[in-house]
Amino acid sequence: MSQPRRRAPRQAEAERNDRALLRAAREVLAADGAHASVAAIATRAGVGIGSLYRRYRTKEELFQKLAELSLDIWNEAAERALAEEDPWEGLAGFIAACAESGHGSLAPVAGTIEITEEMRIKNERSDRLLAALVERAHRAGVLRPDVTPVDISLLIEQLGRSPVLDQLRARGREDLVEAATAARRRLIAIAVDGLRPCHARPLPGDPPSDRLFTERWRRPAGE
Amino acid sequence: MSQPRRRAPRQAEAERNDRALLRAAREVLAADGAHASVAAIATRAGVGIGSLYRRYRTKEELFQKLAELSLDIWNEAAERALAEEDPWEGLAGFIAACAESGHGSLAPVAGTIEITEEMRIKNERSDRLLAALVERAHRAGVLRPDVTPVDISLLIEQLGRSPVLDQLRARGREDLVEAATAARRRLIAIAVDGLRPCHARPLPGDPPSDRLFTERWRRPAGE
DNA sequence: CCTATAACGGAGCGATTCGCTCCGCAAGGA
DNA sequence: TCCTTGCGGAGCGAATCGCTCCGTTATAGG
Repeated sequence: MSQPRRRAPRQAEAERNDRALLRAAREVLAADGAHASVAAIATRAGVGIGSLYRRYRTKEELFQKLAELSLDIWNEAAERALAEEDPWEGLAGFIAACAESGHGSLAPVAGTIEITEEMRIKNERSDRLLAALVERAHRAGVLRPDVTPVDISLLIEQLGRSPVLDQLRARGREDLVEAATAARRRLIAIAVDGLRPCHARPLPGDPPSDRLFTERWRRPAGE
Repeated sequence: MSQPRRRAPRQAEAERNDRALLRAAREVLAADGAHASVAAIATRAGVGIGSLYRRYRTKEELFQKLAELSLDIWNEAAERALAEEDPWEGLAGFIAACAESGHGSLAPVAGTIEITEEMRIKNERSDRLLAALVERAHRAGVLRPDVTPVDISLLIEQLGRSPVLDQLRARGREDLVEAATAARRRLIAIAVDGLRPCHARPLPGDPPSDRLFTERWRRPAGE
């Protein structure tokens, strides 16, 4: 133990596998929802089940890591958006980036995994960044005035999951994945254009409460 | 056999149960996706498994019935939309009605059930009606010109599934279902406004191919 | 009232799938 | 060469699947 240890012989392969696992987990989660199985994830990554469990002690731990990575990606996108000079281009680009990132597929695990301290912190930061983006756009008058940050969050989640794309991938039709991605990009463009302040009628109903998010991620009673 | 038979003793209860089953099947399908189980459907309907299997010989038969009902609902909505005088109000109302109907949850069963003759016929009619709606709106100049009927179909499917709503229902938080429905209604309004012809940039990429639908509903090789 | 019967609920079948453990083997640095 | 590290996947008990089967219950007709 106190001796100078040897170097790891297959470290490069391990790192490659880790990346493949995280990517596969995201895809399988998108395709199979909450019922995604570890076997399916390992197979999709081209990796043995043993390798998965050497890195993540449980399925839950893998999903927690995945959630933290998603929050990182969203936060980086939000900061890039704030660095953009044009308030509208920043916000629109942020929405499109988040929706297309494929990291929106985490929704089905909401409430099934424990929220780690890291997730909590990154999520708070995410809330602050989005609020800043929306407020800046409002102040510049480039966003319809009755849209709230919660509306934007819900819109990103709604656009982030693509039933078509998920199912084509689940059935192995990789030949159509590109067409489906391009098609969704058009839908995102349509929805984002609907956020501009040039529309006759105000949005229906009251602004949505953020309890729609917080309550979903709470673990159910018992454990 | 040739005698005048007795009347059915519990026929009223049977009809109530049938409606409850179809409604429950839709909800469970929305919440659990392709892995929805017959036991979950029966439980949600407040009905025994035996009663389900008396009416539908297999799980597939239940889903086929559900698909036919959805197509009926969509077609009726499309005809009401064509009867509307204002081409824009007609199309916008049609999209909102389809998206909110809750019958969009059938996507996950695409490709897992045999397409009945009735489904095929009703689907053809559905295609014709939508094409007419879109063309009328285009001719009136109230719809952005680069939007195709396939775009509209994909948009309806995208808006029809609500990750938030599905999951809240799956976790039994009926108290938040109404808030989630109202929130989605705002998103639908946003997306529909994005279809108006007042936007600077054209939609990205080529118009989507309808193979994105047809290929998904084809059974995989074998069986 | 009673009787006949259609419709009921759900225990339980075999088959499948789940998350996860464990171990024999391969790869590469010293 | 040997030793360390990571590898793949067979297989465990438990859970869940679609579906069958049967004893029970509620109601129309006499």
